[in-house]
Amino acid sequence: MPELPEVETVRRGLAPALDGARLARVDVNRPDLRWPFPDRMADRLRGATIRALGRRSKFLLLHLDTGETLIVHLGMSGRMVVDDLSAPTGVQPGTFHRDAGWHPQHDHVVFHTDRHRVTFNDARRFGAMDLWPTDDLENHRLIAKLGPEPLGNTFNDAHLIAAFRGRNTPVKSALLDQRIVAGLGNIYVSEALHRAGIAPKRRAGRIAAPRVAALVPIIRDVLDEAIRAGGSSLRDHRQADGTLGYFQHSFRVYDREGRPCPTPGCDGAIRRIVQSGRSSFFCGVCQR
DNA sequence: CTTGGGTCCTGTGCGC
DNA sequence: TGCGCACAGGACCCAA
Repeated sequence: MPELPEVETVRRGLAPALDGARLARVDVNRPDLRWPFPDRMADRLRGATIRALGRRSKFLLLHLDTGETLIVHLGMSGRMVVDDLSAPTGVQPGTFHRDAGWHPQHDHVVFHTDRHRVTFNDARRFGAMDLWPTDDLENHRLIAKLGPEPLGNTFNDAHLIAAFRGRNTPVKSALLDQRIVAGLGNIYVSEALHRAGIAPKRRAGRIAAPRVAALVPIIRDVLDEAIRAGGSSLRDHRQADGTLGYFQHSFRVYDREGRPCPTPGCDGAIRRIVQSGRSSFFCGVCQR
C-alpha cells in the first residue's frame, strides 16, 4: 500500500516509458476497481500522448494532450510495472518480479505504447482511475479536499498548528487525515511520531505548538529519505522496473513490535496498539 | 461540525 | 497438510 514515497517512486519509474509517449492502445480488463471506470475509458485514452507525469498526494496524474488527465490511485495493493518491448529477447525487464506474489488475473489495465507495456495490477481492487479535465483537477472529488503537499511550501508550522487546534482526535488519526496533510499513511505516521517523540494516542489539540512545529521538518525528512530509498517494500510495492525499495530497512518502529527502541539512551521497547482498526507502533518511554 | 466504526477485496502467514 | 483467523501500505460513507 503505497504512501506518498511509494507513489513518487512509481511516478519516477514510469517516466522513461510514459513521459511523452503515445498510448497506442489501452486494455481495460474489467469494468471497475473501487469505482466504475469512466465511460469509454479505453477509447478516450487511445491515441493520446502523455505530456507529463505528475503526482498529487498519493494520486498519480497522467496529463494527456487531449486536455484530460488520467487520475490513478494505487489503493492498498496496486502496482505499475513496465516491460520494455524493445529489449533484447530473453528475460525481459518486468518478468522476474512477477514470480513471487504476482497474480496475473489482477492485471486490470494494460497501457501499450510503441516501445513499452505498462501493467496496472491490483489484487485487492481498492485502487481507482478517473479521467478529468486537466484545467479543473483541483475540483475533482478525490482531490478537492486534500490538504497541502507535505514536501511543498504550504505545509508549514502555521498550517499544522491551526489544523491541530481544538482537535480531540489522537494525533495518529489527525496525521492520517488527508485534509490536514496529504500523503502520509500508516507507516510514515508511526515513523514521524517516533522521531518527534510524540505518543500516537496524544490528542492533536493538546500538543504544545513548538512540538507540533517540530513535526513539520520531521515529516519532510522521513518522506524525503523514503523517496531517496525508492520507497518501502513490504508485500506489494515495487519500483516500476520491479526492483525493491529499501526504506523498510530504515524503519525505527513500524512492524518492529518487541524490538528495542532505537532512540539513543532510551531503554524502551517498541509496542503495537490498534487505533481505529490500524496498527500503531511506538515507544512508550520516549514518546509522550 | 467532529469522531468512530464498518466496509470494500484478495492474499499471506500464523497457530492449532 | 488443512483450516480458520488476523492482518495488510487506503479512504469513503454513515451514524451518533
